[in-house]
Amino acid sequence: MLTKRELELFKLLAESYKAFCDPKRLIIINELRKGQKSVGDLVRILATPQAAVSRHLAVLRQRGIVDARREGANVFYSLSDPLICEACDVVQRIVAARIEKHNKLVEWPMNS
Amino acid sequence: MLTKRELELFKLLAESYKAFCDPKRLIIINELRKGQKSVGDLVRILATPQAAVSRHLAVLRQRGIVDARREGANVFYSLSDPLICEACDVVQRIVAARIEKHNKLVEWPMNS
DNA sequence: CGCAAATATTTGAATATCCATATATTGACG
DNA sequence: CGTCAATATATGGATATTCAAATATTTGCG
Repeated sequence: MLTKRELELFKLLAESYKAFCDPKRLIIINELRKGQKSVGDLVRILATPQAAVSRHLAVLRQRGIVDARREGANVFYSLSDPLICEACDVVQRIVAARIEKHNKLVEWPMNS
Repeated sequence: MLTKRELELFKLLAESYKAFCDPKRLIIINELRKGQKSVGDLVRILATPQAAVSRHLAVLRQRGIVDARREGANVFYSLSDPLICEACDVVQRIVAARIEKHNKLVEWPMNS
């Protein structure tokens, strides 16, 4: 049996994971690992319309994954917690192990 | 600049994260940490229609998070990789730290 | 103030996800 | 083979997410 408190935590966790469910957001996170970047920087790196980048950043902000710091006209983004790198690394290892193991034997989500 | 290969990896990773984006799937994962469980077990634990549980399990299966093993009429599910526990723990620590830090100061995704 | 650059938000259409209901498959057993 | 229990899949409606385009906000500067 789950307490209401635990259920709320799982809901919050599920929400948090959504931050990582878009390739472009993962690229953003990956870039921010190298150091803070302005929105303009990310627009250039992603080669994606500014509105889209800003929206992805809002998703990351709302879920507490990145911090925003205004500096003049620019806003610089950075990862809010070093643990985020660790989480990304672990998941990457999981996926890598999966690719390694049953390279062509498994049902892949991309196809369906 | 990103190679096509890297882009594909980020796409696959984003897909993989989707496995964790539902509270009930997180509960399932949490239960499987304690040991393998049949679909019926999970239906009872989640108090959720069997079809819904089966669907969540299919999502987890397709993304390689769980393994299914048939035993007679029952199908037993288990986590496919111990690293999954580690990933869940890290993300939980991230969220816990966030709750701790700015308990009431931040914009929460649940409200909007 | 007025304008330009940087960033954010809104809107609407296309797509995806979730749940409940119904239906299909699979295995055990007589 | 027929039936029941266990599990899986299909369908349709409600809700959420995505992208692009347009618009709004904020800041620096003259």
